[in-house]
Amino acid sequence: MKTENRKKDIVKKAYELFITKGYENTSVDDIIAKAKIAKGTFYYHFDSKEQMLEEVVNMMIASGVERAKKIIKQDMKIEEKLVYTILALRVTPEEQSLQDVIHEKENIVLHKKTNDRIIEEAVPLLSQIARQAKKEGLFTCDDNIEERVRMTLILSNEMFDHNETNKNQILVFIDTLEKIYGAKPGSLSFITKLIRED
Amino acid sequence: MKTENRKKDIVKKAYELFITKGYENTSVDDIIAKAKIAKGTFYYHFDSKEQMLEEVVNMMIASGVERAKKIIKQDMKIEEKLVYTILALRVTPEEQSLQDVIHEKENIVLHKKTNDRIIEEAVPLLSQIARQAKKEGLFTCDDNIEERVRMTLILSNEMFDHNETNKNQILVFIDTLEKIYGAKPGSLSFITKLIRED
Amino acid sequence: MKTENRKKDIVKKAYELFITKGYENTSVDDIIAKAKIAKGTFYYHFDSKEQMLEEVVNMMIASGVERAKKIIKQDMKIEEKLVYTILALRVTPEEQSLQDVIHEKENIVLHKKTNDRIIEEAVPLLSQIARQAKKEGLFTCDDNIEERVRMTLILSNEMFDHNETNKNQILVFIDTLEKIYGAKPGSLSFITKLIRED
Amino acid sequence: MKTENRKKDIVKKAYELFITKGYENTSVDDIIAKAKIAKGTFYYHFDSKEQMLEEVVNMMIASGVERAKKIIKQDMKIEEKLVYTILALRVTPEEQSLQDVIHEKENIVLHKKTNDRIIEEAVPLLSQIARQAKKEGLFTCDDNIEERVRMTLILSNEMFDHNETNKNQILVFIDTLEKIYGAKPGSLSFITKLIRED
DNA sequence: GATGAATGAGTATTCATTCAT
DNA sequence: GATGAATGAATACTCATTCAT
Repeated sequence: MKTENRKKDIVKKAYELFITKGYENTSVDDIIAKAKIAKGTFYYHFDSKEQMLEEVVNMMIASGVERAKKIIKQDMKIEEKLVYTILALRVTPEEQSLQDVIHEKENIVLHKKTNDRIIEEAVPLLSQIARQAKKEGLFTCDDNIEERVRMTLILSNEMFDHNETNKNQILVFIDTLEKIYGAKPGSLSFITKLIRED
Repeated sequence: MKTENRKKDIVKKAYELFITKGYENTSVDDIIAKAKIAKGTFYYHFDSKEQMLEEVVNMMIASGVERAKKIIKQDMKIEEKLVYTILALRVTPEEQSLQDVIHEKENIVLHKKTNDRIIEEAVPLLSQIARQAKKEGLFTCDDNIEERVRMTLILSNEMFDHNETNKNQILVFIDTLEKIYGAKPGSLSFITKLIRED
Repeated sequence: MKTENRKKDIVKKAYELFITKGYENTSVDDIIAKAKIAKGTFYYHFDSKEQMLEEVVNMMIASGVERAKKIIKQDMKIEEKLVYTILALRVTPEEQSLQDVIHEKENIVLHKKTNDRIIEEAVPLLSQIARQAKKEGLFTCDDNIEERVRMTLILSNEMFDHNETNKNQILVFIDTLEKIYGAKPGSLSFITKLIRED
Repeated sequence: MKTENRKKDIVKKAYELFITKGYENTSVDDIIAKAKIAKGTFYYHFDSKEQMLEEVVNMMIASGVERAKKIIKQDMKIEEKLVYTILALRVTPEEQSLQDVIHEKENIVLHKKTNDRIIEEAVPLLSQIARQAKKEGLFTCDDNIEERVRMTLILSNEMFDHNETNKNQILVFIDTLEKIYGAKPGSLSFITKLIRED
């Protein structure tokens, strides 16, 4: 048990370095310096630097899903639930540069693996919510819920990853969202308040 | 003139390597081997490996814009023009992994620079088309044309970069496009034929 | 302890190469070949080639000072003590070309650092001796002992660094020394025996 | 003739770079950039970078000797003539770092060559003056004039190369000079005025 | 006389990984 | 479980020199 914690500590330190400096630019030496362990200790716990990346990715996904599940349990309007869940699943601002790292690895196998896993975890959660919204008559789109959810995720990721969102962009984004789900005009405009405009 | 061609040849070879192996995994040695030049020749023409990346990016953007401009001049239905232009500006399938490279560089400055330049070049071209479509009554959306175009680009990039598009996704994509621009339902469904389903 | 010796061994090898071929002309490859270690081992122990130069310089200064201190403890005529100490502090004939290396580095910071350190260490030691000689009435110069010692060091360094000393030069040198310190004519002529004429 | 001037121009540019950045740190590219000539032009006029160094050294020595000869012709007190000549032969403050360059080259052949040539040129000129001073009864030293002159040169070089001369050092220096030549105490104290104290 | 494109041997440094203790 | 000394392949970049035009 204690050993397990030791390992998690090291992963946390690696995580911090990865999001700060990027994966490629973080050396094993950096990690052991920050974790205050010896080189051998690193390789006792982890097979390679690459495996460490996987552990870090796992950690991130797990925390996102955890945040999302908490929200789903909460008592709030269904549209809000959907939006908050999307936001919960997004990589947090600090985690963002790690996103780049994941894209980066020409090792596309890993890249797809992590990316797919996020979608894999997120789409079902969100679809469940969207379906209920349909049942309640809030959403009037056809049945391709999963695809619509997927597109929603793509859009929200791309739009807010790169921090250059202005007011009109947000308006168009909301308009698009409402249309994707067939929601009543204005029913999602509360999103405006959630996003800082630059 | 001849020298200029020589240089372009080297850029082309580098380009081929970058999209095959990725930027980080292509060494200068790889490039000079493929271009059959000496180390010094590389550094005579290019200041650094990073500068070579910029040259490659320029080459890509230039060719995309060129393709797009040709299409705009052509005589075709306005909706088709819009869609074909978007497709022309997309990085071609082979260029795709280079996309990763651009994301990758923790050197976000460069990343943004190239990304912005694509948007910079594409948004005006497309907006021009979209506005005409509005004038002709084909599009009925409000006036945030640039933002709508921008969102369109994001969506199309993300959806078709990662080659996992199925039929339903395409249907939803088309549906979304039509709604973003306020086009008549079905008016963009010709897109289906343009995209290979996997 | 053992590791410390290993490191010292490498420094010694580097030292031998530096004085043989000069600093600039000794590559890290040369050093690791001579020390029979791997490239990584070099950089495990030393941050850079430049840092290695500092280690070598330290080694030289330390050994000179050590030689000097031994002499001071010995029981001999005071004039002899002064002269022997000066000779002990000089870089040894083999160390001579390293002197050039130190001069060379346009990195004047380092140059001054090492040079100052030699003076810093040597002047006090020698002044102490010279003062005692004054007290005993052997030297009759005024009180600018430190400056006189400093000048003595400069002269001896320059004269015997470049190996082109003939008999008359030595005679003049001795004459000058005696006059600098106000010593009795002939009292330092024993120096003649210490220096090989070319 | 014109070509000869062209060549001299390039040498002058090289000279400026050598004293600014040092010989090793000046690349042929630097020189041709500053001289605004092509690579081929450099190698048309000079066999190698090393040969260029020789040309630069020649230039320096020539200008020093020229300065010295002018002074000798002038009408002034004999002691002054000696001192001014020494100062004229010293590398000028800006030329100083080139001095380091000359020392540097492990290519000791060249090093000695240039150094010897300075002495070679300077010692006769100065000895001539010193002999006359003896004849006039101003100097009372024995006959090793050349050696005394040589020592004088060494001392003045070393003392004023490194710019850390204080008042006492100058006093001791003058005292030593007077004693080396057997000049009357105080007869050389005018030197004080010539040297800026730091 | 002058050009500048091409050369390739040489250099310092990085870093993931291994393994004896 | 943990250590840290040792490894060596890989990498980007420099620069004096050559030579066809």
